[in-house]
Amino acid sequence: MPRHQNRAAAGGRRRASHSMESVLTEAVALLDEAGPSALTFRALAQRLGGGVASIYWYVASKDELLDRATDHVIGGVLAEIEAMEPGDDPIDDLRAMSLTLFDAILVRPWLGNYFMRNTDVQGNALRLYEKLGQPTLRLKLTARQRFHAVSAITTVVVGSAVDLGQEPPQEVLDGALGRDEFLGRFAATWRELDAQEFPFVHEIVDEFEGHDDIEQFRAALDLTLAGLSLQAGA
Amino acid sequence: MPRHQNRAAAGGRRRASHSMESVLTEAVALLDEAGPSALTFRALAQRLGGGVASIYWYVASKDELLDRATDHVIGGVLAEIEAMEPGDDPIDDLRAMSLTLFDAILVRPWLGNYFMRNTDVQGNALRLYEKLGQPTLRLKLTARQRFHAVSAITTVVVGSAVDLGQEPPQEVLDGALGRDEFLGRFAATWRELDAQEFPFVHEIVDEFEGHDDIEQFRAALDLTLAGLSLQAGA
DNA sequence: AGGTACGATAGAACAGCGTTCGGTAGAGAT
DNA sequence: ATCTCTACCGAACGCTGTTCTATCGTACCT
Repeated sequence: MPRHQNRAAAGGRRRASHSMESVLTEAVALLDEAGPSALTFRALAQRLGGGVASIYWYVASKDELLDRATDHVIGGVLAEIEAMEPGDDPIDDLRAMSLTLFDAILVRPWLGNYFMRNTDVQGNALRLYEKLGQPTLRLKLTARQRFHAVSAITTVVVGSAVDLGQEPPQEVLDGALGRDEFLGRFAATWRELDAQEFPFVHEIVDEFEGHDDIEQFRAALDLTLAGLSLQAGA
Repeated sequence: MPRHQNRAAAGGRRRASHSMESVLTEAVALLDEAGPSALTFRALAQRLGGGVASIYWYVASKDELLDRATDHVIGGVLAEIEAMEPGDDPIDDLRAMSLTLFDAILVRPWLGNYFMRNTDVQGNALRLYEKLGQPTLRLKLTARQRFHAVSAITTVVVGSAVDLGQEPPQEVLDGALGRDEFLGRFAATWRELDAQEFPFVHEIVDEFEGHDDIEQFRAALDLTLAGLSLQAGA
């Protein structure tokens, strides 16, 4: 009977069998090296030095593989976040945690598309959700406001991650076209638009051309946190 | 020579050939009826009463089909938004536009995953971006702040949309399992968690169980807008 | 030691996918 | 009548996730 059919009985969350570890590790390696399209059962099997069907002993489907691989690396992020000492200001704690999470996604853009898809399988994601929620318990908010606050924050993280996650059009992945030139080409197109009809695009095209992903995320996060801080009556 | 090879020469943005329209309309219909996995070239060809390869006359790849289909419906949203009269408060205008956009995504959850992926093909998305940006021109902000503000808003929209977009696990799509029961099963799992270790999850599990997607989005949006309002010195 | 149950593995095949190739029907111009 | 170009399509290719079936090796029981 395959491993994935007694999920409930498995219970304890750190009973990882040796090979389950290696399956997830190699899956993550493939994702890191060449993006989601590179993670196929055949490629993974070859890397593991085994047959394709063997993977189905550990995992019921590709979706579950993705979920488990995602949760595997989220485990690392969780460890980082659990190691943080709570500070005076809960808002600052929220910011620090969010930035840690975002940093991890920046290195692994594929994470964004699978993160928090299924907390049933993604146990670490659930723990991370809990950790993100704890600082809100120190804020003067209703339960509903707390729920909405953490939802808002994960929304900002996921939304930013998705922006990042779109696989660039091959030319930039090959290194033939630099990221700056890629952005520059878009900016050039935008600059040619009619100035009367597109006043805003013209206003921000310079900012867009030289924009930094972290800064952009930080700005979005800070707006949300400022709103939250206001709501908590600080 | 296929249509999609003289994109630059095409120029004028409303020269839609009759059949291009029907291709996009039927593609959208398939997406609406059974989600992204139902949109295959074979299914689409059958619906159009033609052959599979014919679709490639209008579209170079599935990615482009998705982009054009997305932009097709965004065109409708854009029309709605362009019909709105600007009010006194730019922030209120931003909120109204964002909610209109989100309403459209609520009806078509697949939209979120393809929205704003490639403004080169998605001309209406670019116009929508412009429209979203215009209210910020009336706020006391730097160009960079304006850029970040609109990015933050689209991030919230996209992030919420992605949450929505994950195809439910078939049982609820069949109607065999109601949405409430689906949420309830998750809630039940969460309630069984250790109360010491998961204080936040316990605090908000009731809110989660009965939560409304629009309300959740509105709360996230309002936090961002409150932060923006603060930044503009209102 | 022999038998047996079971954890773990894998090759081969299947159905479906996006995409490409080569060719064709028909209208309009020469 | 021939040529050209638009619009179209059947058949095949290579790839994917998934399933079927068979087979090792080891631990355990008698």
